[in-house]
Amino acid sequence: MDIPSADGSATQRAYRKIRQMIVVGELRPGEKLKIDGLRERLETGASPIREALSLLTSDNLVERLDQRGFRTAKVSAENFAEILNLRCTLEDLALRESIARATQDWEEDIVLAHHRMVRSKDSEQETFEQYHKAFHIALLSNAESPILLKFCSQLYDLNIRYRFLAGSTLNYQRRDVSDEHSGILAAAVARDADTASEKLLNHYKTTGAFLSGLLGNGSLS
Amino acid sequence: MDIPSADGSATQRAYRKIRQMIVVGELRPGEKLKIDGLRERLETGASPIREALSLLTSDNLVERLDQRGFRTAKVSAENFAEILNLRCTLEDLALRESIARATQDWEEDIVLAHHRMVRSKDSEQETFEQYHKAFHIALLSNAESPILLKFCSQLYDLNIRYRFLAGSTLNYQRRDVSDEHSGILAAAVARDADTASEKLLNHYKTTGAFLSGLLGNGSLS
DNA sequence: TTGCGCAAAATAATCGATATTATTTGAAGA
DNA sequence: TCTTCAAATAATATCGATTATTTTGCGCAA
Repeated sequence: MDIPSADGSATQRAYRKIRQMIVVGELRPGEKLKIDGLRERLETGASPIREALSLLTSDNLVERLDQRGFRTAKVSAENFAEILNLRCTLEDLALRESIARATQDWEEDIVLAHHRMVRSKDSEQETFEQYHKAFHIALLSNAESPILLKFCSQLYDLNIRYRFLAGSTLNYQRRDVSDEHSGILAAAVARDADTASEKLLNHYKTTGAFLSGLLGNGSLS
Repeated sequence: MDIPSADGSATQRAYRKIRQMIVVGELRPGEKLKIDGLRERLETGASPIREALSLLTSDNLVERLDQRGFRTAKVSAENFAEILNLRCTLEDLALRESIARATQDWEEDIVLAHHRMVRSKDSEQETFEQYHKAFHIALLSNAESPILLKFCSQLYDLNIRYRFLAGSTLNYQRRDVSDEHSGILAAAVARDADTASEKLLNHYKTTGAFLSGLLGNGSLS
């Protein structure tokens, strides 16, 4: 009995790994995803790879071509604009619902999530990103709407992919996003939905406008 | 060379077929989906089945259990309420955007889609349902927002599943839903977003309230 | 030179079988 | 009679190989 090096099934490992590779841009937009190539890189069989790619298809990170395999989703300014728009709408919705149902438990959850994010600011980028997402999801999770939360999570990943593609992650981490996060947290804890939502959407739109600018040029592939 | 009886790959056929079986309730909510059983019923190998189930997982129609296979998604009053809510929000958004971008082509598309639906009223249920969905999707499709449209399509299927489970499809087809559809179409053609949206949401809420009532009892499994 | 068609190679999709993992069954002991 | 443990069973997950499809590359003719 040999330990398979990580927890979960081969499919789940492949899913997480390929997803990560796409999100951070290690696999470029529109790149052909050859089963055999991935099979080698991830040291597994063809079945887990195919299953993982099928899952990613539904996350809008991979496209399936009739009988010609898979490729990563293409990027475009239109696509980015759509993601940004939808995020703003759906997260506004979820955040307001979360706040409307606020409980002490949830309050503690978001405070904790925020703290972890702040503490990891100087850690590896991957760690920070993980906590950053966790914080944003925690804000929304009290809406008690699993489907909506899933949509938001998907959109988050689609969005973050653009950030990685623009290569501006370091800037982003340094830009005074801390204040923005703190402000959102404070408003949420105070159960002030209007302020929280306004700050959250501003947070997105600021980053979004920045990326939109970059997309006008040629950061695609 | 033998023709594979239907177009598309084995995976796609399996996907469509299993999806259909879940939506119409042939596979009950929470039912265990045994690979071998499906493999026999669909006369194909295990790989296409697994891939199809992976795709359905992301449509929220199938749940994957750690290392214990798949089952159909469970149903509940809460789940239904969430679907209804989200549908109303997202379709309102999409419809308004569609109307805002109205063109003559789109106008003709929806008139045509409506006509086909009306004409198929006395056809087989499956045919009618197909055109019914096509009409609703056509209304939203001019929003030029593929992701949003996909969300709406998913929610449509999740919702229709409840209608089938309640066994009220025949009632529904007869109830004077025709007037509601005509009204929505007319308002959309007139580019009156407020009226169109109001009628659309009313359409959903009426059906929704009816189903919610049934769910209070025991139409689950 | 360019376009066409056919053959060869590459790749994807599928299958059948094996290994792995959960679940059930049944017997022994308390 | 109930609990516990282990073997048997059943089902899943995975692999390796086969089949079907698409793409590539070459030769030939216009």
